[in-house]
Order: sequence, then C-alpha cells, then structure tokens
Amino acid sequence: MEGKHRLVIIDGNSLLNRAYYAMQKPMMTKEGLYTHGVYGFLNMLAKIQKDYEHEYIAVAFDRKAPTFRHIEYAEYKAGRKKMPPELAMQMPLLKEVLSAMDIKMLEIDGFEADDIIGTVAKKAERAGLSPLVITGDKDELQLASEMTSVIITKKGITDFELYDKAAMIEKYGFTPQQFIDYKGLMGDQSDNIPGIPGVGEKTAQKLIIEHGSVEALVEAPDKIPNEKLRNKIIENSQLALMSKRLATINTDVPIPFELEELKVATPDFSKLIDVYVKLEFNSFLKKMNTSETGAAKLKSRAVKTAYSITGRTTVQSKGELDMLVQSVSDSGSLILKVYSDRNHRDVPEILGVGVLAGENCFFLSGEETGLLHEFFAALAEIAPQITGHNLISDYYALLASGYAGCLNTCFDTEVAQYVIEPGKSNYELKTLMLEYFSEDIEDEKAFLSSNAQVDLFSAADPGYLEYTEIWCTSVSALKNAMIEKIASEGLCDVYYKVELPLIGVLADMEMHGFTVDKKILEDAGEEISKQLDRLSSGIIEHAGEEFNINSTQQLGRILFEKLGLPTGKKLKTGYSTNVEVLEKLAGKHPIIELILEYRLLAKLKGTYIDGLLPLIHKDGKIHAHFRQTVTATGRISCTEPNLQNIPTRREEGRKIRKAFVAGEGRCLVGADYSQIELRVLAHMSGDPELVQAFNDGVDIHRLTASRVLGIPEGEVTAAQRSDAKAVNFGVIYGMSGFGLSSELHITRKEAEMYIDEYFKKYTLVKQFMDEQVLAAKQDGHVKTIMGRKRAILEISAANYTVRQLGERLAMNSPIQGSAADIIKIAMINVHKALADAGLKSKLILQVHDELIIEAAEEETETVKELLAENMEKAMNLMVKLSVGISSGKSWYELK
DNA sequence: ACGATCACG
DNA sequence: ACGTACGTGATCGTT
Repeated sequence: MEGKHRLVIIDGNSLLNRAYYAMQKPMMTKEGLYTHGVYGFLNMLAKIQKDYEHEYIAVAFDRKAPTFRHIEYAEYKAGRKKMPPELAMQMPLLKEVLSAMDIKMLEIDGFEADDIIGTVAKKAERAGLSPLVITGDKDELQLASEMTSVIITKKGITDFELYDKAAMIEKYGFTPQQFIDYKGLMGDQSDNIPGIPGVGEKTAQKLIIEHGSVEALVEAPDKIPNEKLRNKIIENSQLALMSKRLATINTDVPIPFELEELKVATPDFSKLIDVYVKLEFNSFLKKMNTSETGAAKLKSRAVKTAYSITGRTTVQSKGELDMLVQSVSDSGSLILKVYSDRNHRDVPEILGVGVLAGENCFFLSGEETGLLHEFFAALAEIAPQITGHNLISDYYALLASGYAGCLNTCFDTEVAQYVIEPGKSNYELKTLMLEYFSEDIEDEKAFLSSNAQVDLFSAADPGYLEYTEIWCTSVSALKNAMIEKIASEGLCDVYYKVELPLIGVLADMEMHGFTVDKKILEDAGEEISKQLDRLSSGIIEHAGEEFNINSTQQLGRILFEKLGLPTGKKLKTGYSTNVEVLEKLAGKHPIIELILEYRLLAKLKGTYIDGLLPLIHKDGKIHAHFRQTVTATGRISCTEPNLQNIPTRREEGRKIRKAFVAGEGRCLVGADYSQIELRVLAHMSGDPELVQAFNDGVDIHRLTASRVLGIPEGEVTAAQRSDAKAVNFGVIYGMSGFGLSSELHITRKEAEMYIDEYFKKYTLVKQFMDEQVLAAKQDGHVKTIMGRKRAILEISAANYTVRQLGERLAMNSPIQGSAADIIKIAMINVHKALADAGLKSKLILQVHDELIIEAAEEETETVKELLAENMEKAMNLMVKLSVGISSGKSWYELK
C-alpha cells in the first residue's frame, strides 16, 4: 500500500485545463458564466481529498511576466495555444472557490506553476513531508523522488495514475531526474523546447536508457553505433544541452511562504455557499448539506419567504373538514399535495392529503376514509384551481381513489421549470428551492423514510401538517417567481396552452391503462424459451465451449479470437458485436445466424415478456407512467414499462402487440400522423416545393429521389426511393456526410454529393437550417412553433465534435419539438372532445406521432372521426396534416 | 454506476 | 487528425 502523503500540491492551470476539456458538455449559469472547467476541477479535488490523506494542501498557478505584444506574438507563432475565453473566464471563478475553501494559492510573476511546485516540493522534503504533486503535465514527473510522488491525470475527470521513483523506472526505464534528459533529446512543441530534430519518443528513451544523460551522449558520441544518429547528436549537441536546461523545472523560485500556511483549514462555509449558488453548483450544495457544519450554515442563510399562515389544522372531524372545504371554496384555489406511492402495479394508497388554501394549511390523513371521500366530493363540486409540484402523481392517486371531478390545473412548478429549462436532470422541489432561493427544505423521500417509524399518517400526528406547510409555501414561492420568468422568456403559450392542460390528460391516460392478455404473453414466452434453448446449444456447439452468449465480451472472444472472424468496430471494452457487425459476418460462419436469432428472441423474452408480466396490475391492465419533464425536445417519455417502444418493425416482435387488447365490449382505435416531422420542416422553412408536394399528396420520398437524382418521378426505382427516404430522415437529424454514408453504405463523398444536391434543390430548407444554427449561436437556444425553447450550449464548445453535435441539435430540435407541440395539442383537444361528447371512450396511449383510444364498441365510428378531425386541426400550418386511422381488437391489428 | 445492445418514433 | 446522424428506456453484464 502506498504511504501517507502529507502535502498535496496541485498544478492549478494544468488541472483546470484538463477538467475543461474532459467535460463532455459545457455548463453555463443563467447569467452566462461558463462553469464546467471549475466543476470538473472540484470533482477532481474531491477525489484527491477523499483518496489521499494529507495535512497540507496548496494550488499553484502560472503567472507570466508582464509581456509585450511582440513576445506574445512570438509565442503564438511558436504554436503555444492561447486559452479559449470560455476557459480563461473560469480562472477567477476557480480562485474564488479555492479562497472560500481556504486553500492556499501560490503564484508569482514570471514563473509557471511547475516551478512553484518544484520549489514547494523540495522545501517540503527538507521539512520531512511527503509531497504529492497532482498535475496533467508529464514534465512534472521529474519531481518524483524517494519522498515525492506525482499523480498524472488521465482521460476523464477522476482517472489518475500515480508515479513514484520506482514506478517511473518501471514505466520508462530511467529515473525521474533522467526525464529531463529524455525531454532534452526529443523536445516538446507545446513547451517550445526544440530537442534534437528527428529524435522522437522511442529513440530518446533508448538513448537515455543506454547512455544515461545528454551530457554523456555529447561527451562520448562515438559510443552510438548508428552513424546517422551519431551525426545528428554531434551537430545538435548545443541544442540538446539548451533543451535540457529549458526542460528543467526551477526548484528555487523566490516565492515567500511558510509550510504552516498550507495546513488544511476549515472552509468558510457561508462564502462557499455564496459562490456555489452563483455558479449554480447545486450538487455541491446538496453534498454540503450532509456535512453538519455546512447544513447549519445553509439553514441560517435561508431566506424564509414571509408567509402568514393563520390556521393549521389536522382534519379529524366533520367540523374540521367543513373548515377545509370552506377555505378552498372561499379562495377558489388551493395548493395540493397528495402523499402517496407512485405505484402503478397496485391500487395506490393515499397516505394523506395536504392543502394550503388562502392562509390556512390542512392535513387530512388517509386513514380517515370517510372524510377523505367527502373531501373529494366537495372538491369535485367546487372545482378549484389546483397548484402543485408534479401534479400528475397527485392526480393519479386522486383518480385511482375514486375522485371523479374535473382537474382544473392552475400551475405546476415542476412542469414550469421544465419549460424554462428542459434537459435538466432533477426537478425535485428541494432542488428548485435551492436554486431559486438558496433555501434548503427537507427532501420528501428523506422525510418519509426518516419518519417511517413514527406513524405520521395517523390522524393525530402533526408531522405531515408541518411538512405540508413547508411543501405548499415552497410551491407558492416558486410559482410567483416562475410566473414572471415564463412571461419574460416568452414561454406562455407552450406552458399555459400546452403543458398545463396536458397534465390532467396524461394522468387520465395513466389511470385508464392498457388491457393486456397475460396468457398470450405467457404462451409466447414458453415458445421463445424453447427456441432459445435450441439456439444456445447450437451456438455452444459451434463455439466448442460453454460461455455466456449474453456477454458481449465473451462473445467477442469466441468470434474474433477463437474462430478468427474479421472484427468490426473496436470499443473500449473490446470488439463490437452488434447487429451491424454480425450481419457483415453472416455467411462466414454458421454460428452468426444463430446468434442473430438468439439476440432477437432474448430481447423479446427479457424486455417484452418477462419484463412486462410483473407490471400487469390486478385489474389486468398496464398503467405505464407518462413523463412530461424528461426529454430535451418536448416529447413525452414513458416508463415502467415503456409502451413507446413495443416492437413493430419485425413480425417476430410485432406479435407482442397481440397481447395488448381492448377490454370487454371495447375496441382499439389508432391514429398516426403521416410524416409529421417533414411536414413541420416544410412549414417552418416555407420551402414552396415541399409545401406544394405535401398539399398535393405527392409521395415525398419519391419526389426527393427524383429531384436529387435529376430523373422523372415515374422512373424512380424502389431502391432509389428508399435511399431518398434516408436522405429525408437525414435532413431532420441535421445530417452529416458521415451519418448518411453509414446509413446507406456508400462513401462519404457520395453521401456529401447527395446532401449538396438536396440543399441545392430545397434552398429554403438550407436557409432554415442555417438560421437555426445561427440562432443557437446568438441566443444560446432554438425554438419550436409554440415557442418551446431548448438551450444549446454545445454550439460554443471548445471541442469540435461537441460543437458539431450542437449544430445538429440546433437543426433537429425545432422540428422534433414542434411535432411534439402538435400532438400534445391534439391530445388535449381529443381528451376534451371525448368528455364534451359524453363518450365512454378513453385516450390510452401516445407514441410520438400516434394516439390510441380504447373505444366503446358502439362509439368506434364516432371516435375515428373525432380523432382524425382533432389531430388534423391541432395546428394550422402551411401544409395539411394528414392522419391515418385504423381499428381492431388488439394493438397488433392497428396499422 | 456504466457501457453495450436493441426496441421504438 | 479525429469522430459524428435526432430523441427516448430496459436489460444484461461488468466494474
């Protein structure tokens, strides 16, 4: 085991730089500060603090001597890269954090961090400490010694490699001191060290191992057998000596400090909170919350919003219920919190209901079943405006418990934050309170579990009344702040007209559920099991040994090492064994087709049979969760199970849909938009050819084939049409030559020619795409038809690949997002139309461009018309929206 | 917790 | 020289 390291010295510039480039996505605060470099740095720092015990710590920074313009120019010419501004602006932010942590920073004019580190390390060694240097710069390996270790950060944020003297010798074959000689020979472009021309890593390493030092080589070059090399060294001996001097870290920098000043100190928590809040580092704020001192400080600075709560009532009697009902009725609105498990396999149990109405706070225990139902009845009567956080789960519990009134949604703080900031990973009330008010409220889960022993739901326990007050006043405070934010960001339409009314629709869909015929699934499962057994014994036989076919690593070993089949793409963990690779190998070995079939069936069994069966509720239905705050584009997502990816493309999988059936006396009606995303593109770009084509009902893929290839529409072959289809998809995805070429299995050149030709023919589409990229650059976001925004920080990333991703996101998001807007509006209208017409039929599923209704049999025809009508008229575009309708007893029968 | 794979639009 | 089509979720194996 490694010994104790008593002094940690960090190369601030090097680590910040590493962190900056290691982060996949840039991070930016609301005010436009880039923060990902600092964020990555702090994660590295946390790992160091955790893994290496130390009593002293310091961070060193470069500080150049005052420079003149011509010197900078010379540096620039020498290929020294300047820090991008997005990184440079983070330097002072990092220093602010370190200062709040009370970590000593060392810097001095005219010296770089490595010189300071060398100086500190030597001084520490003399004082008997064991220095541990943390850097991303290999040059600092020369500082390693019996006492000093050097950690070089590798790829990623928290991947380190530790070198001491022994490790150096093992890896390079020479000592840390000789590292300077090594660099003197091979030079370093980024550091402006020339070295000997023509001597690279391998040669330099060999020379140093054999001869020891630059001096030894210069003094006795005749010992070098290779004549060419010998001459090179003789000719450049002065250059080599100079390079060695340049590569040597100065361990004698005149920097004044006492080791005592580097002692690990307690952070100034209130400063640290301030800067974390400014940088919006909520995860760090959260972590701090677990340390006692931090939590205490966090609480003490909380800005308690002034709420005058005049009444606090745990409802236990008819009289108290009347007070509750009266309060709701008086204010016509309430903030609601239903305590329940979001469990869709069973009837959700209502543990209790919390209400804030006007200035009165109430808690009604789920044990009071009589009062609870009376309350629901009154609520249905009053139909108050409901505000909450993640109301869909409150609604689901309400509906499941027999509430039958209307859901008059006024505001949902989770959904509000989603339109303000889609793509955020966590919309918990606690998180939002920290962000908006730096106020740290108790997490609902923690509250529930920490109080599990106490019977909080017993009607007499005051715990839930207190928590209801915290919850509801928080929701109220957020609502006030968000109302303004939504208005000022131009998000009113998408929020009030789309997302808010959708909440009740989704809850209703969840509640109604999709009937599943368990027997069909089970029978299919048995059949598949038999086939899997047969396939796996065949595969094992061909392989000649037992192995786990499900393990891509083991499978790779069998295919590529044992059987010697040609490899495809390489991955971090070995060779890729995905379908694409396997299909290329088909015919080369009989094992391949068995594996392909095995994969197909294993997927069906694992995900769609064994995965689905336990999710069937007692009522014979699956009640999936529709999630409204997940996707970055505005689509809905679906979980437990995901009903949006039930197989359909291949017959084997499609059979699964036979198990999704209409209930007794009912019938399924399905409707899907035809090419909605291309129609959205036609509308948003206004391209006359595209618009015309859709309005004339032309086959759009055929048209693209004819235009791009320059042949009459009548002469387009099936293969050409299929290629054009890929091009049309490519346009939506913000296509690249590479992407299209791999899709069509053609060269990149050919793919690029298609793309060029496409944009020449559809010039307004090209213009539209350019505008989106420009908007992303200028505004930092792009918008859908309804004004839904998606921030695209990638567009200004330092990394080229990430930046290109940003451009594709800018092109795709308005299209995918607008299509999402349209079907959401359709859902709201369909839901309302069904209710207004007093029909028994229910909307039960949305799959991005299609809706499924479980209709009462006698209503089938009515529902078909109603669906088509509402979907087609959801939004008035330059192109007509066309909808395909079908019906049947099972999902399989819907086309 | 994460990567690989594969299901959908 | 490098690495890329857009958006999701579930499962399995590996760390």
